[in-house]
Amino acid sequence: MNYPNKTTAITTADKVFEQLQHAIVEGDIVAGSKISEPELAKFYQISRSTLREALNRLEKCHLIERKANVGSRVVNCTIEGLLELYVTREALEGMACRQAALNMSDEEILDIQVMLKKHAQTQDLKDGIAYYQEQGDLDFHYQVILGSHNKQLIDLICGQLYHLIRMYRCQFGMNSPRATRAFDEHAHIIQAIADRDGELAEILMRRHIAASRKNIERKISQQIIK
Amino acid sequence: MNYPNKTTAITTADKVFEQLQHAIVEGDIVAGSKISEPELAKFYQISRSTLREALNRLEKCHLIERKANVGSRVVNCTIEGLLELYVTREALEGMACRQAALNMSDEEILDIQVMLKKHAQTQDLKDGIAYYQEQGDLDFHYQVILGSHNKQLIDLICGQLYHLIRMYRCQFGMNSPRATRAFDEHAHIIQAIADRDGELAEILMRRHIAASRKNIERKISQQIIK
DNA sequence: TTGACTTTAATTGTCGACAATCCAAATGTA
DNA sequence: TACATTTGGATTGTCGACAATTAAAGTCAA
Repeated sequence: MNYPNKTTAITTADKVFEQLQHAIVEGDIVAGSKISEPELAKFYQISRSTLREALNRLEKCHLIERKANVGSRVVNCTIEGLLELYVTREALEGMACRQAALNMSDEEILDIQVMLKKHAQTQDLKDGIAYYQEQGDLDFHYQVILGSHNKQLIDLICGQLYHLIRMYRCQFGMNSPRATRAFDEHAHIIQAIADRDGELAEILMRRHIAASRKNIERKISQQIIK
Repeated sequence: MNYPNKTTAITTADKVFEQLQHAIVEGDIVAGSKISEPELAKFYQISRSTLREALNRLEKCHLIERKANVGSRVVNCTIEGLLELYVTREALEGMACRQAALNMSDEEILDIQVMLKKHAQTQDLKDGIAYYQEQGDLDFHYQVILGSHNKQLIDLICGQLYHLIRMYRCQFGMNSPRATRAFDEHAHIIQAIADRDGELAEILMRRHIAASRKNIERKISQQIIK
């Protein structure tokens, strides 16, 4: 799977940014912890200036928060934050899906349909293996968002929110128990897009995401996670 | 009017950021032009490091674009960019309005209603003066977004998109010819919020923004702007 | 004149050091 | 002991200089 908007890291600040991004998302740097600039700079063997450049990009995708003259902290993963994130996703991805129905080329639509078919076979073969489901879910959403052909939406969702989403998935151990149902929902969404029915496509995508959110809320009320 | 999320500039990089933000939005630094770091640093009498810190924040609210080893450019105001921005606004502010209907306190709702009344009187007194209409429109949307009580939405819209919106308004000379109609629409929206009807509130807000977008598209087809 | 290559000037990225600010331990007073 | 003040240590913000990269000017050959 290729992620077209993933710009290859050129400068060293870029590379450190990517490493830090991974470390934060995966939880190697614990959520909520304070970031010591001198310490991290020494660890990566770079100067503080370069590190601060990397920190600026982390702040841009909401993975850290900075206060003037105080310092940076890794964001805290809270239940409220997770729900707020899903509400925002519902709005943005819903609209992206509507735009995708209007703007995607026939080839692009076909590509997604092929991808779904491949995922279906993978799912048959290795049923229950979370990784493929996770990756498959991300891939589908990613392609739909790109299909909107709306730079603003693409940047906001893929460039900023998705790292946070992955972080929550890792930290809360949300290994998609809705896999099979989600798969059917994906199929319905791409059908609406293929029919060029933007209104329906948006509604289905919003329901799809809202279902995930409600699933999380249900779990929370049962104290399953955290 | 107070803008609660406007953090007072502490560091000098903050102050320069605000000045640059103004200069870009107002068009004093022309859209699409290249930014010379040494030149700007000398102009503001700061070092390049602090200037780069300010540039990072400008990039965060999509006012400039950077390329590694090449430099920064002020964003270009294009028709496509404007329409994409409105589509994104429709999604985000629509959802913010829905959340506002769920989460605003009765006092907050009353405050907006009072504000609208005051704007109505101002509009009666100084009918046709664009400034008050512009400001009033911004104030209303701002308060509704804050009313969502959703940090993610608030940051995305107020912290990032709204500067771009103001930039387009300045550069394209969009002095709200829909003033009176927009005013009525605002009244209907706050009514839906007061009724705690989130679904209707979202629909009305989306129509409100979509109407602006279509108004722009109409103007474009008539070659009135640009 | 055109095209490709070389060179040069300017710009960006990175570095280490200093100044300003904040946080906590220590001191003093009631 | 409790509380306010001071002081010390550490961290962040800012600066100027150097290295790496780019873009353009200039040279040469066809």
